[in-house]
Amino acid sequence: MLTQMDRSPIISADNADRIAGVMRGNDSPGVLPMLEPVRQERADAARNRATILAVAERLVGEQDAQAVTMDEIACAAGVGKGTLFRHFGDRCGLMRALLDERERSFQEDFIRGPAPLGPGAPPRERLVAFGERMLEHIEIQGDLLVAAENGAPGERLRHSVYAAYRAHVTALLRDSSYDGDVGYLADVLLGALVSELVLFQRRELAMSPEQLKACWGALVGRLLAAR
Amino acid sequence: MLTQMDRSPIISADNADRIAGVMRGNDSPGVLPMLEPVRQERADAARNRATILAVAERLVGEQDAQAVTMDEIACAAGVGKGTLFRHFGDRCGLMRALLDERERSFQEDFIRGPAPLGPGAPPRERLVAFGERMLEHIEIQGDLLVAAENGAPGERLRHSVYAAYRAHVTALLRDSSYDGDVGYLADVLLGALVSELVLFQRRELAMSPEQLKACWGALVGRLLAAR
DNA sequence: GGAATTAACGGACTCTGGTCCGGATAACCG
DNA sequence: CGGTTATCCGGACCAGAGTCCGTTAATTCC
Repeated sequence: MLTQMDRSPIISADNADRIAGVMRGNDSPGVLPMLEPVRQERADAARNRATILAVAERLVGEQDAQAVTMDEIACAAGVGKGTLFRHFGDRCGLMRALLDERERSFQEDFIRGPAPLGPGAPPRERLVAFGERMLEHIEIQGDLLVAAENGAPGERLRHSVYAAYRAHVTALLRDSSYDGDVGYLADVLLGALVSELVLFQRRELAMSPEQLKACWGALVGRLLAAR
Repeated sequence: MLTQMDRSPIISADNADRIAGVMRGNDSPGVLPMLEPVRQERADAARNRATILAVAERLVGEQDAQAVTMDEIACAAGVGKGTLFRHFGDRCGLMRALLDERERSFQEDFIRGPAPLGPGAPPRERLVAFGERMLEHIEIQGDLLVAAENGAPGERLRHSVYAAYRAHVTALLRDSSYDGDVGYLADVLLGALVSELVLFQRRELAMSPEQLKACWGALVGRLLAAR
């Protein structure tokens, strides 16, 4: 199990969109081009992209992520607003791009990294580690994650990042010989790791990170209990 | 168990806000006034409120709920935009008000109605019925529900309607002598009934309503399995 | 190096949710 | 009734997300 996934490329916020863009642009019927037609970004575009990301990261660090406006970022980066939206699509896209590096390394870790997160450990332990890592991520980047997920209704779920998580959790559940609908259970489990919910539990319900991890572990344990 | 809840008033989108408003306005320390100081709405205000709701309901029925703008509603109702926002706070508030009647009857049913949704049936069955009823509600009012929940981050979770659901599910779990953190599990279970997710499962994953109900039933069954 | 091509730029513009406050009016009182 | 007051009205106004298109400048090709 998991073999197909183990060789698949990492799907992150940024490159998924770029790949989609490339594939959309290419209409040659029949033959899949794949990998060649990724024409290099123009130098000024790359420079601007980097500047925007750097400036945005700084601003988001200084103030509440939710409060930073697109105008503000564009202005501080010394570019026009159009440039922002061309590069990142919308506000959420920019926020996702800020999370991209960490996102890649997370996916790298649970696909190919060391146990218990990566292959090697039994699926139940991998799943526990997956949730714990996610909770840690939310602990650090919570507000940014919320800003990134706070787009049009359902956009979050349709996005490739959710698809990657879902595929991973689904595979783990199947490996652990769970006998129900593994996809459905994946949705439910990922629902427990939605940043909006976790922040609510942390801030409104005053649950501690340890408590949340314990609850997650208990949940997984109960669902995947050896029979 | 559940005795306290069984006597509590129904908390719905609309009256919760009104109560909150009243209680905010009243600063008398010590004595809780409760129930008297709800000064009647001025006649023109009541008339406008009704008109707005009627018009909004019609518009939301005609087109996609997501596409109806506040200006459009105000204009069609022949009132100023300010009037809309004064009555309902924000867009989500208006959407919630549209769902209010059904919401009340739902809460009435699971608090005091006939089994298996209401008291009488064993908690596990009540929980299954709760989810099924919710899924049916989403089937009918999905887009409106999404529009109503699609507010500021975390607003949905902080709202009294979520609190009511959470209290109910928590109580059921406790009654069924679940030995983990009942509040946490309530959040997880309610996460499986979030309208955004359910619509994703219905539309993107092409799951049928029956399939969703079956999955919900299986989930509850597995979590509350007799030991 | 210079012309042609085309990607990228940027800021004016639109659209929509939400706020504000001077004016209108329902409700209450004598 | 006529006056007073608290409530409500409504549309001008604001802010921020996202679009459009005429202009600019990398890149490419001779």
